[in-house]
Amino acid sequence: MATTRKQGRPKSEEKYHLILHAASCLFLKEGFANTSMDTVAKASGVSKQTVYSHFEGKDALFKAAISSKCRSYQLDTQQLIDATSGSLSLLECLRKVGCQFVRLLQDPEAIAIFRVIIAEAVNSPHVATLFYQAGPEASLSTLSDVIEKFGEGSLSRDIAQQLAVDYCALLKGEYHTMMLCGIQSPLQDDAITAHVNSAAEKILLLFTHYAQQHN
Amino acid sequence: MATTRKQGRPKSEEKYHLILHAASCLFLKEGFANTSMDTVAKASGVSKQTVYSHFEGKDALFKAAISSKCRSYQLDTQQLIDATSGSLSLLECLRKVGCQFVRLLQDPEAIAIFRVIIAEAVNSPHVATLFYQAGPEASLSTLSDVIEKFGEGSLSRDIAQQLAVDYCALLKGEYHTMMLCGIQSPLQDDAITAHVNSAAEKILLLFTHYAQQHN
DNA sequence: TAAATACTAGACCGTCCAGTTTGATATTTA
DNA sequence: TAAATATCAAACTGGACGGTCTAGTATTTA
Repeated sequence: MATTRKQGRPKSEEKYHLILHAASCLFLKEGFANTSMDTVAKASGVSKQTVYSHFEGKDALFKAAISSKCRSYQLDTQQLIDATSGSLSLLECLRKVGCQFVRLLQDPEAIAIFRVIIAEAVNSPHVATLFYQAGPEASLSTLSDVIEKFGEGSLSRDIAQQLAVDYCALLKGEYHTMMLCGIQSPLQDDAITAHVNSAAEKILLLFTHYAQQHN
Repeated sequence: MATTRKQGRPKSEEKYHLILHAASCLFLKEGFANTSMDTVAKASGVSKQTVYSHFEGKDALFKAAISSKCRSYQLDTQQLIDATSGSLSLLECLRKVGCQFVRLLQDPEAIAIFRVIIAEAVNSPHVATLFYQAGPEASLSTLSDVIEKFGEGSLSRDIAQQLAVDYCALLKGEYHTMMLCGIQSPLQDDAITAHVNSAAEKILLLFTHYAQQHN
């Protein structure tokens, strides 16, 4: 019963991924409503029927496409942890992790995902939570861990978490909203480091304040 | 040439506003794509042809509807200033203005506008900038004025502006993103004041830090 | 080989919808 | 009153699109 091969020609895994990839790109570029199943089929070099053989319908395809994107973002998020290896000061560490975070926020594809998620949040709440957990929530928890580690007991878990949220908020600043509205284009590298340095300083200030208060 | 009345029956101003109002509600509730001109006509108790006699087409109607909402938000934003009247301390003032700001952010209609703006930012960049200027930018400038006023010269305009952005960011925290994603429902009153107090304290800390540095 | 399933290409169906047209009625000015 | 415009109700056009169906070909297992 272990290896019960199904009879007949098996579904091509390659085509499955072709469809998923094309759908992701189209949904992100054009949004849900402006992406037609015919276009997806054409873009993946596959017949329309094949699309429907791999996915129940447009909704299911959307869900699968965004989910796959979320998985890739979870990988990106994991990389934030790398910054904490080695013996860095808290400020240095905040800077490093902050830079990566800002880069993640500014990524045009991340913005595109945000857009489509927010637009469809009402119709696809499940996808929205999925995205939130894989993206913002995961990043936040990473940040939180980093900060708590440096607290070395002088910071309650609560405060550490709050500082993580604050750092995150400062890093977003107005840029994130502006980018979602299509008003701001991504920052240059030097602008990013300046912005991150400023935010990290402020968090450090708050950090020492709360650490002293605790003693 | 001053009072050149046009011949024939004049367009009903009332119907114009009925259409605009119905369209605003529908666009905010259902989004652009899911709102049909027939529905707008039905909802405003007017024939479809009348809709087209008052507005060029769906795009124009959308633009007009969102613009009118933006105007009403500019009024709301003005109210933020009221908080600064009287002889309050900076902290008290930050608290008061912060509460109003958070209430504005949490307003379900404001969230709905944000959603539809972000969703259509690519197709209607003009409407997006319009919204941003009437909403976030105006609020920010008000906040900035308040903070600068309390600086009494010990704070550069730049720093005041930066603190305003920071305060704004801290107030948003994660809640705003979560609400846009449909994950978080509006906060209770006591939760709002707690959140605002915490953010105001932090800004005050930064404020005194920068004010001292300046001396 | 035979049964079963995947895949293709394209036609096809039903629905929705933006925008137009028509023809009648109402309102306003000259 | 006559000309001009608004409004209504409803039919209509043209196109897009989600989804199904068909008929033939390809691939895989029994």
